[in-house]
Amino acid sequence: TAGTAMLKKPSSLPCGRQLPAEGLDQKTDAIAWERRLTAHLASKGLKNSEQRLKIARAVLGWLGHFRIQDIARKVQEEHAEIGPATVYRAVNLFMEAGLLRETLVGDGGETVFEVAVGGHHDHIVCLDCDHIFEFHDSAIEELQEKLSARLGFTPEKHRHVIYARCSYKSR
Amino acid sequence: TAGTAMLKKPSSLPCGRQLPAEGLDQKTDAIAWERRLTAHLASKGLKNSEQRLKIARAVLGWLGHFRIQDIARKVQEEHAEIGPATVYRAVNLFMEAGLLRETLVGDGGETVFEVAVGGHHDHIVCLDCDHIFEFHDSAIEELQEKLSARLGFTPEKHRHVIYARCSYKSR
DNA sequence: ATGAATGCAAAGGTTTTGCACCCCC
DNA sequence: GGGGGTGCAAAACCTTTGCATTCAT
Repeated sequence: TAGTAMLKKPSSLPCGRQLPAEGLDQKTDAIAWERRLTAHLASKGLKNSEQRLKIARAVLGWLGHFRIQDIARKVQEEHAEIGPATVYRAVNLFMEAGLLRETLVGDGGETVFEVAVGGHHDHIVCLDCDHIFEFHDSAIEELQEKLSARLGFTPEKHRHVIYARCSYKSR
Repeated sequence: TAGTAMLKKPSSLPCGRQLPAEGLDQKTDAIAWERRLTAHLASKGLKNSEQRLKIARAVLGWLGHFRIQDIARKVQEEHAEIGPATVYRAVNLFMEAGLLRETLVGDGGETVFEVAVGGHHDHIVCLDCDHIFEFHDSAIEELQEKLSARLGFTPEKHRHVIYARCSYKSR
């Protein structure tokens, strides 16, 4: 297979804040992600087309979270011959394969996606610098479990988004 | 002003579970809600039209959470002369007035609305009976505050949805 | 070869907008 | 009377679907 895509993420934010060092090697992630895709296709008797690869690269190359239409537009720009229908079909495939994660962000609450790499996490959306941070707080997770049980539910998954302001911008 | 709308909510769920008694008088809520609407319109120099009132009643009469299109359809059925455009304009107005709350629910993650009555709460979406329950857990809220502070953010609001199954359906 | 995938265009659905007419204040 | 509101229809978008063609295996 051709070259290798990168998971590009900014190392510092608009607000000047430095991102904590990520424990994951992004290039390695991208390679692993493509391998997972290949494996999924093989296991389902699906095909590894040129277009799907290009769309996969567009997804992996996207910085941060995206909506399908963002990818559709980007692919359209980079590869005029690939139509929106193909992008939608591919992204939906990636989703079903568990290679993308649906996430609840955006002040308006639109659903956006992120490349599924690493474990579960929730999000802090910064209302000042518009960046999306990830967090995982096991104490909160635990309270959710207890709460659900107390109310008679078996929790399956959750979405938790905190909208906040980074102190940097305001001075 | 004419008759009084009611905030109708089911008192028992499809799964047979009883809803906890609500502390709020629903009729009182509806009256207060309409009053808030009137006040908002007056303060902004906007007008109190027949259509807006009908749409407001449709919203207040809706059981639980809804999407704009649900209201658009309902209004269309009850008042054929009111077109979708008017409904969209009205509901968006209600939102800007803070009379509706955007909520993040639906397994697919669609954004739905609820009548803004009572204080802040989060949601448990039941994957078995499809009902949306409300919860408020101050311990979780507190942890969110601490987490945000620790990361250097000032939290402003949040959305927290737990997707779970009620034990009732599964036997 | 053979089933899957693509491209194109058309259809479907939701939401917005433009504009003439109407009505609340 | 005047500025907001409404209705209608058209437009904008996003997303899905049908079908003939092309491609991967």
